[in-house]
Amino acid sequence: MSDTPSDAYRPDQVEAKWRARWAERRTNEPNLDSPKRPFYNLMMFPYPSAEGLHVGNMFAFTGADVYGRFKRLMGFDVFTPMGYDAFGIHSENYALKIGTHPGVLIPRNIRNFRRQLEGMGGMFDWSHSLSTTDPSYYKWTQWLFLQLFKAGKAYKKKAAVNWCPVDKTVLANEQVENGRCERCGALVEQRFLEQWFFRITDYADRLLGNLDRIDWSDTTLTAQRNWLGRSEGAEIDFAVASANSEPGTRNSERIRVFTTRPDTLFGATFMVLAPEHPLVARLTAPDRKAEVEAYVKAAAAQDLVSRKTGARDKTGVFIGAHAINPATGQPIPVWIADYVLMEYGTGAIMAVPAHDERDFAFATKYGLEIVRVLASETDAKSGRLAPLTEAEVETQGFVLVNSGPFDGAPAEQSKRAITEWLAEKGQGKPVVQYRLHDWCISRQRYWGPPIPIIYCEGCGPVPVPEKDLPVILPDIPDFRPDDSGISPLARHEEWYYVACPQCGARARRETDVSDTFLDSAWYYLRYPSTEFDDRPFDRKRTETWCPVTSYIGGNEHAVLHLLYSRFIAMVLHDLGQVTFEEPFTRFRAHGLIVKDGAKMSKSRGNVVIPDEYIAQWGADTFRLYLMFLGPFQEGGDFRDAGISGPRRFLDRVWSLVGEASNESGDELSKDIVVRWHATRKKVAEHYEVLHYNTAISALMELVNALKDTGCKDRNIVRDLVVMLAPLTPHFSEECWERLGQQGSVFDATYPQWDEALTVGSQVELPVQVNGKTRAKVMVNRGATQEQALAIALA
RNA sequence: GCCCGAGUGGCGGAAUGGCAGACGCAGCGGACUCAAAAUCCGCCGGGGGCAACCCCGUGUGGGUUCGACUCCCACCUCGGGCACCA
Repeated sequence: MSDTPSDAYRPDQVEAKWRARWAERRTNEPNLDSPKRPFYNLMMFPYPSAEGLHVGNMFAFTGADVYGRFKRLMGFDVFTPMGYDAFGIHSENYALKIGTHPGVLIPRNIRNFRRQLEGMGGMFDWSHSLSTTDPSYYKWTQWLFLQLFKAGKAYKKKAAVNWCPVDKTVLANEQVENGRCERCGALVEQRFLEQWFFRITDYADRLLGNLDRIDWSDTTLTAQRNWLGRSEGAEIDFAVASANSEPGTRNSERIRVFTTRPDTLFGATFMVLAPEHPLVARLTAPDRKAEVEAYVKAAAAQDLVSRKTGARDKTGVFIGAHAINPATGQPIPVWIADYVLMEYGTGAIMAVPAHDERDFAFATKYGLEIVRVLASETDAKSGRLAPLTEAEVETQGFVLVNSGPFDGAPAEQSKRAITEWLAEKGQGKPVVQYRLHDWCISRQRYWGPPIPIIYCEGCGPVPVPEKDLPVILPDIPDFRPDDSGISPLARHEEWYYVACPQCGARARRETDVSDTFLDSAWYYLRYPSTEFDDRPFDRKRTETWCPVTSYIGGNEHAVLHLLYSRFIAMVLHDLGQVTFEEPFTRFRAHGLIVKDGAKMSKSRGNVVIPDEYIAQWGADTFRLYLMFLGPFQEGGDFRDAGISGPRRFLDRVWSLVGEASNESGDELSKDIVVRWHATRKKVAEHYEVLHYNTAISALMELVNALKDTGCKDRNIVRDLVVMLAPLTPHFSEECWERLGQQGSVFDATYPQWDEALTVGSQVELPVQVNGKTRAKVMVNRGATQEQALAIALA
């Protein structure tokens, strides 16, 4: 109304004032040792880029912060830590590009992030922050590696790896997208290097099974299930016929295949081995040798890239050997082809062209026999089987044909029946396969934690004794990788050569650093224990705060980060280090903020930096605007046109607070009381499921109702301020103080609603005839159908 | 190709079996003002009617139901993930 200018809402003054108070009063630092109701509110820590926090980060962190603040008002001791995921190829590439050492850049970026994070008004406990690049942190990342090494969960092997010729490093399979480097887009090549792996595949069963009992976003659960890729099937042994291809003669070799379709065994008319299969050299007939070797060589040169992404034209070579189909007893030719992958199953398949698309294409191209062994029930009875023009891969309603004793049996049941039949003959067994591969954690780069292993001529690989941790990443000016595949660390001789911890002889350090995902796989364990420098995580603190109560982050980490974190938790659980095996009790994926319909990225030049908006509108208005854009878990398109709406709303609340402080004790109308209690209920319920946009609209409706009726009731206004507080923390603190309340609004309690008061005593009931609303009547709540009908008919 | 998710006014979105379009933005009209901004009041899916009202309307086509944005079937479009995984 007649707000004098001095009385107007001034975000700049309000926000600075309350941030200073929070710091001074340690408002955001819960008692970590003896909380009454601990609530660990975690959000995915950012990579501190040179560009600073962007709107996407701000959106994600605000949404998580709102939830934590709401839980605090609900009476929990909420711990909301924040840190920096600062190691990795991102930082290193940027450092190389601008010619500044990452050890200089990262602290600078972190200072900028800290300024921005404080500016957004998050409830962060800065007394428990961390950066993965800090030796006091990566000391324990190295310790973690040693625990896995000692438990036999880390091993080294020479393996075909994805090599990025631009970044000059090995990439995890997960970091290759369509055969190209996830970061720079270069075509990935195949190289063979000694790599450290973690045995995550040992945990495939548990990683899959536990998904049924954690409260996570469905999309994330689905992504993890797909990534694990469980397949039930059978391993079947095929005897090899003698090299001269004479039917009936056998040698001692066996080709073991994995199949999910043992029901089609009678239709297996040839076999295919991966070109790298160890049996290829032994089974190849002399007269086929030249051609086979040429194919194998070509496949190796072809690398993992075109293997997986190139044209799907099937190519292959007959190796001059035959195997015996254990069902039919017939000899079938053995081929090699690059569509069979060595890293999945046994690296060999039985080919059933009639019922597999790939085998069909291959058989058609090379004129191999196609035998139909499944048909619809009617076709099977009539005995008339039309030739196939494409592979028939369905099983529903299909029965076996051309399958000896199994003719007429339903396809689905025959999977098990045929496997059992083979098992009795000692030629097969049921098997479960996973798509998941072991986790390669080696990186031939500079900006990461050195893997704490020492190589000694006499002793072999020796773990660095825990008392010698951390193995400090040396500060070397020339950290540029070259294409030798040798880490830049090997060029730093005083660091590289070291006495063997066991025999004292001159030995060499491992020069690979570990994958950034290892840093982030355990950071949540460190936050509550940052002040302990003699242990990675304090047992009591961990038991008090972990597993994480609520974790919020982007679904781009649905598989990698979240899967690795779960794996590490399981290992630590099995080693007796932690009491839980699932680190994140509840996980919610937030949506993505896009700009003009496209993902924000530096290359598109559409990255929005929040600083200018915060400077112009204040953090609270900006937070409110971001949360009002749409459902938090769906994200939305960033358009700054709508930001004035939230600001107008705050101005209205501000003036309500000013007016309410001068009067009280209004006679409240029934309608207002219902609105008041209904709002308490609705807002709480919507916060709980992260529907912030509708929580905000409910608060707006309450304000509109107060304005429409001229109600300025103090108690309602006070509630409004509390309910709004998670979204607009500084603003609400100031309003709280202006209402004459003591202390922080975050030490208040979220107002309880009286369920009976959340609904009016009468409801308007639409009267519909043939689905059309014909009239509306007012009836008492709880009226019976007869009563309502009587009123309607009257 | 397979697996998820989504299609509602000019725009962001609400309603998950019961009055479609809450809330907000933009727009239009009015009040205040010398004027503008801000603020306040009103209108705001389409069509018809002087009016009370009536008809149509939630990607498309079918279905279930007294009643469908909501459930079922098929299809189209967009977004995301996986992709020669046997």
